[in-house]
Amino acid sequence: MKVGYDAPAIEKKWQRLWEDSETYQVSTDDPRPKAYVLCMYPYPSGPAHQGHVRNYTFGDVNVRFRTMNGMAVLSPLGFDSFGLPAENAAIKTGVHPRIFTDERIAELKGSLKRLGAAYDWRREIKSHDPSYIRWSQFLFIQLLNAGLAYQSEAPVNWCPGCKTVLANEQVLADGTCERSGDLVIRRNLRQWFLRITSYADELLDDLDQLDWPERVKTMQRNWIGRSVGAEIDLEVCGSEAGKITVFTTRPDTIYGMTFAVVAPEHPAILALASPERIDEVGAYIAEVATRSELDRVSGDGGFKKGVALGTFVVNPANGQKVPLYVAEYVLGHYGTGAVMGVPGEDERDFDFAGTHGIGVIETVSRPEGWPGGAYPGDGVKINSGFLDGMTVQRAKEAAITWLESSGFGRRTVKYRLRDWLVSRQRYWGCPIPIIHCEGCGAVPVPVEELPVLAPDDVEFLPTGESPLAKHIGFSEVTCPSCGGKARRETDTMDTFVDSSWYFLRFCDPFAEDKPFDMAAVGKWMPVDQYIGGVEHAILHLMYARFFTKALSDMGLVPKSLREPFSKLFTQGMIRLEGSKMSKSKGNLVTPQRYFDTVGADALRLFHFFVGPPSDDVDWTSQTDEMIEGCHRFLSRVFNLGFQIPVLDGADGIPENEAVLELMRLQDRVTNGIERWAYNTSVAALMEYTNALYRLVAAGADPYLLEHGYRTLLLMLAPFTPHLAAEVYEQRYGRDVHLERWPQVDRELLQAALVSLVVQVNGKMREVIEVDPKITEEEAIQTALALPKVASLVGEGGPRRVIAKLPKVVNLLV
RNA sequence: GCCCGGGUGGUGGAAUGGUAGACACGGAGGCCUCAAAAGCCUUUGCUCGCAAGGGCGUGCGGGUUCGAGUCCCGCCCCGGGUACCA
Repeated sequence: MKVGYDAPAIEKKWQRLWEDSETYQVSTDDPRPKAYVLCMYPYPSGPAHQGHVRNYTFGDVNVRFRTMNGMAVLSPLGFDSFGLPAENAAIKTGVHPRIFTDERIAELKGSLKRLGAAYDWRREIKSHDPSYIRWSQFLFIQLLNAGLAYQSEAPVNWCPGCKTVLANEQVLADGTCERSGDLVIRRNLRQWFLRITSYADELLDDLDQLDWPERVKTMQRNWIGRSVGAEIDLEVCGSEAGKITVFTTRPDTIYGMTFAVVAPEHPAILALASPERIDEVGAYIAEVATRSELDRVSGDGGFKKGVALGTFVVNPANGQKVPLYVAEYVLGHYGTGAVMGVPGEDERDFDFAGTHGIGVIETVSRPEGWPGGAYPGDGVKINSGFLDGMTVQRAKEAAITWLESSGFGRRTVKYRLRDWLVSRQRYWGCPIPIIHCEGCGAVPVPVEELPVLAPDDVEFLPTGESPLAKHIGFSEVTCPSCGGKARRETDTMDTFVDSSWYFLRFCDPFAEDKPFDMAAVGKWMPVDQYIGGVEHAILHLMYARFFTKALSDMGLVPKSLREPFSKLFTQGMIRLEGSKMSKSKGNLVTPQRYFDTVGADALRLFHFFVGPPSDDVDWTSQTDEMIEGCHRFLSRVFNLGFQIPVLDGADGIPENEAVLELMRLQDRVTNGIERWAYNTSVAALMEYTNALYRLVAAGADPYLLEHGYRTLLLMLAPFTPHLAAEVYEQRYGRDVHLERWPQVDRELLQAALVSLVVQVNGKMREVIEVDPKITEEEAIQTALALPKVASLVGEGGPRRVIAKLPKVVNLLV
């Protein structure tokens, strides 16, 4: 009796067997060549969604394919289990974040197992696990000791009504508190920073050696934003402040300075204002402070707000006095918080000058037809004293040389990248292991006392304030250094800290006396293939790179390990009818319904087949039909087995065109995997199956059919692991996932006849099968022997022949 | 605004400068069936033609080339990132 393809039953059977399987468990002393394949560990939000399916099936095909190619593949997974949603749920429902999170993890893990993804679950990591918290805190202290962590004042969103800090998401678009409706203001709070900027140059330069999408590298380069220029000291007249320093990437334009501007946050701002203007300036600054940064930056377009300080600065190049302003278009946190105003060559300065009636001096000759306004491009210097006649590039150098020799300024490099603010006024995060003592300052908690764990007996109230700050038992402590009364740090770390080293812990998650074993990290790192969403292109990937470099310098990982992820692949997003699919929009199409009907293999196959893995997928009304199609294909594969008897040995296979056709398709499957074009691999697998059906119908050699079907099952193993395992076991009593990936016979392929296109005047007219070593003379003769070609070429023969053998001959008449 | 991607049948998409539309979805017709579902077969870019066969076709306009979806120049549209970073 013929049994149909019952995917859910087959899949559940194999998933039970895989629970105890050691196939994807590896150890540090594994003799096979290593491969570390890692998918970004997920935030546990409940059962898997299609985005997870896409991410983790792509990872899985990598793991299974490499394993079949004889490698020891490290394939771990864990959960990024700290974060705001669990805390918000606690406020709403009263359920403790740990209970909430553990439930979500169980759900997500369940659906990943249901998907059939292969992991070494012994290595599972959870960010909120005390054994992980301990080492996150340990690493924070190491960074502190290395001078890479420090405290500083930084602005936060402060709600005067709730008397607490708000996350950005809690501030509404109009700048009010989502809870109390009060106007949120920016207020400075003492917070912890990690000194990522000291690695700015290396983070920038090392991008060149990474095999990452160019797009991601570009985003990181822009984020770091390295700018080479000069600082120029300007003498201020009419105030006691003395001088200000401006930063510019265009020191060549110094003769075009017709004003100067300082940011409202400039520390010396009030000292810079003239006594008559000080009230107005103070009012302006106060007004700016009430507005959010977003509001300040958006909206105004060309109109640039600001007020004159009533004082002047001296242009060091020509001794002329120009007015000084405060304006919000100059940012306090970038450069020196002050700029020289050069309306001739800078668009923003041009707008400001126009608004405030300031003159313009052009210092670069304009190209013909330039419509007016600021000109930021190249050209010859004019109106610029000793710089006249130089190109912009040369003048920049000359200006810097002059600034340095005259003492008015110096060559400087500035970065857009800012230090990483890691303090979060939250409960559900990794506590920062610090004790504040009046006498001793910030003292790290002794390593043997780690981990510092947040107490469970806290109240989750909708105030927005961290429950830890109010917990006396937690916050009131004695100083580990002097034994005096002290206060525990109640802020927790940004969850990006947890994800900045989890890939290292995966190498050796069993270590109890250290975050990871040096030798294990040396064995497995760097990650050979990292897979995740492009939404992490900047923050996570930059922070993880920073951690790796810092830990390398601190000697915690091998000195030679400077980059964590050699290759990166970013898979496309899932959209629903054009918009982003997300839980908050309530428009998720869950995988579970497919698991229950067509099965995980069919859903996996759909994700491979729908298009290039890097492209977005639009989930439409037709998607279900395509998934049905994938299921139909798998049924065809399953049923084909009943028509092909199992035979021993493959000696009887004749060398004919059918063998070659199958081998070419086989080659395309492998090729698709290697170049991240799984959609073409699946297309080749479908053609392969169609070819076998045709061969069965044509009564082909049984040994050829047997060999072809066996090869098909082997090739399906990474894509649809359950189906392949089931049929392979039934036929051969062996585990398909322990078999070797099928190899093609290159010599046979290369010796086979190929298609030669015959063109006349560049138009395709005939296709003929020829020996790949055909000579030009033979090709022309064969082509001309074709009646159609002969009649098109006519009596005189071709005027000229272009031959790219063995692909094409083009006869020109 | 700037920086990346990308525009190919009704749809998803394929195509190292060399047969455009592989493979699939959907559609049409047929076989099987009392009927349906499932399955199988044929067909399916547009167009002229009874046919054989021809012409046109990869967002638009130019160019390079024997030959361009692919390379170059200039536009248009869509998606993403970033946003007063001096």
